[in-house]
Order: sequence, then structure tokens, then C-alpha cells
Amino acid sequence: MCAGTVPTVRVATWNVNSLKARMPRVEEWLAQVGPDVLCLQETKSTDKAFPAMAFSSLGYESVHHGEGRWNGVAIVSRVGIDDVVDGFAPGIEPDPEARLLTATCGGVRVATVYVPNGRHVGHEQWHHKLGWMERLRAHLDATADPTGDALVLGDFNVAPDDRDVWDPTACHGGTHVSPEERDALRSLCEWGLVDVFRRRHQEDRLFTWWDYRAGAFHKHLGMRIDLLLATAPLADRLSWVLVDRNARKGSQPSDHAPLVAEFTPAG
DNA sequence: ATGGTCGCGCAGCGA
Repeated sequence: MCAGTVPTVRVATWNVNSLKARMPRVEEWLAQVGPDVLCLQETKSTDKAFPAMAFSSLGYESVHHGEGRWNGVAIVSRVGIDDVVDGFAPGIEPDPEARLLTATCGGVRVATVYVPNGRHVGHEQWHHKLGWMERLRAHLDATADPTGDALVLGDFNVAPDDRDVWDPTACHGGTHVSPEERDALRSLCEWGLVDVFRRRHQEDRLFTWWDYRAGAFHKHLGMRIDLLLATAPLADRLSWVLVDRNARKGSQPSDHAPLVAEFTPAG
């Protein structure tokens, strides 16, 4: 490595649907894949119960923003964790739920997000979801720089376009696909973010989430709702990005698969 | 996907 350069960075995001239930799979996966930074959503853990020592024994620092039964987000990193912000930045209406955590890892500003589900189109929670994404953009204004290296990654609970669902007709009228949710995601990206998976892979039906019910995974009935959004300078240095479908297989999987990407050094 | 399963926590709700 030349002096002054930053090493290649491998990052991942994974909605684990309870870290307590998933820790054996997460530890196995970390050892196999060796990401530099892993963002987690739906840890469903308290800060006290979060298994920081287990991550430490694998060579990773970690930071967790949790509430207990629901939600909960974490950043696990072996390239440092600095300038941590729990939830929205000061000045933005706070979120009582633990859905956002921001830190700097290896020179990259990283925000792990778990966007509210929305329940049903038109539901109070659906309006809350739209407002939450507006607040996320304000949060990025306050905590990150679109001209620098930054990542916003996690479970957005929005399928960006019709290629991202198993059947647009079947999904029509539901959450995750409504024009309002897709517009909210576009508006967020207009801050200065690129959906790097979609930039690299244009095929339809490349999913990150499959319902536990009805054998949806084996029938290829899913959605692409976990996204890795990068600022333009970082997106231009993408080496590869993939969904690790193997992690959705086997015993006691999450209903989401990890999304993994590698970026080359700046300069 | 008309439901179907998980996780939490101990009933039934949220996803």
C-alpha cells in the first residue's frame, strides 16, 4: 500500500430481525465475509444486552442505538468508529424509536437506517414514514457532506421501482411501492446519493427480503428494499456489490439477506 | 400471498 492512501473498504448492511436470535448466523457470516463495516437493523436489543464483547473478540468495535423490543440499529467496524450521532441530529424533531445511527468509519461517513414500515397506504404510520424520510434528508444536511465519502444504508422499506418487486400487479396499492414512498426515496437521493446496486445491476427481481411465509424465498417472491446509497465520489469507486442470498438459506435465517459492497481507495 | 412464519414474550401484534 502506498503511503497516504486509504485501503479498500468492504461494507455491508443486514436487517437481522433480532440480533439475539441471529447472533450465531451473524458471527459465522462476519468470519466468512470479513466486511470492514457492517450495519445492522432490527437488532431488537437494548444497549445493555447488545453483544459488544462478542464483536470485540472477532476484532470489531461496535456502537448500538437500541430501545429493546423493537427496532434497534448498530454499526460494527474494524476501521474505527468516530463522531457518533444517535438518531436525528440536534434541531430535528427527535425520533423516540431507534432507527438511525451515524458514525465515521475509516474516513467514510456512515448512516445505518431502518425506515418505518408504514403499515398501510394512507395510515397514520404511512404519513409518519414519509415525514421520517424528509427528516433523514435534513439529518444528512447536518451530519454529512454530499461531496465527500458517505453511505446511507439499511432497510428503507421502499422498493425503488417495479423491477424491485416480484409482481408489480400483486403489489399495487400496498406499502413499499406507492408513488409517494418512491418520491420520498428519490428526494432523499437528490441530496446526493446513488443506489449503487441498481447502478451496477439492471436486471429485475434481484431481492433482499423475502417473507417467511408460504415459502416465498424458494418461490422467488421478494422485494429489494435494503439499499446501499453512496455519495457520487464514493459510488464512482464501487468495485462490486451483491446480495448474499446464501445468508437467507439454512437454519434460522433473517427474512433479509445482507447487501455487501466494496469500494476502491480515493485518488 | 385469500393464508402460509417469525420474534417478542406469554396474547396477540407487527413485519
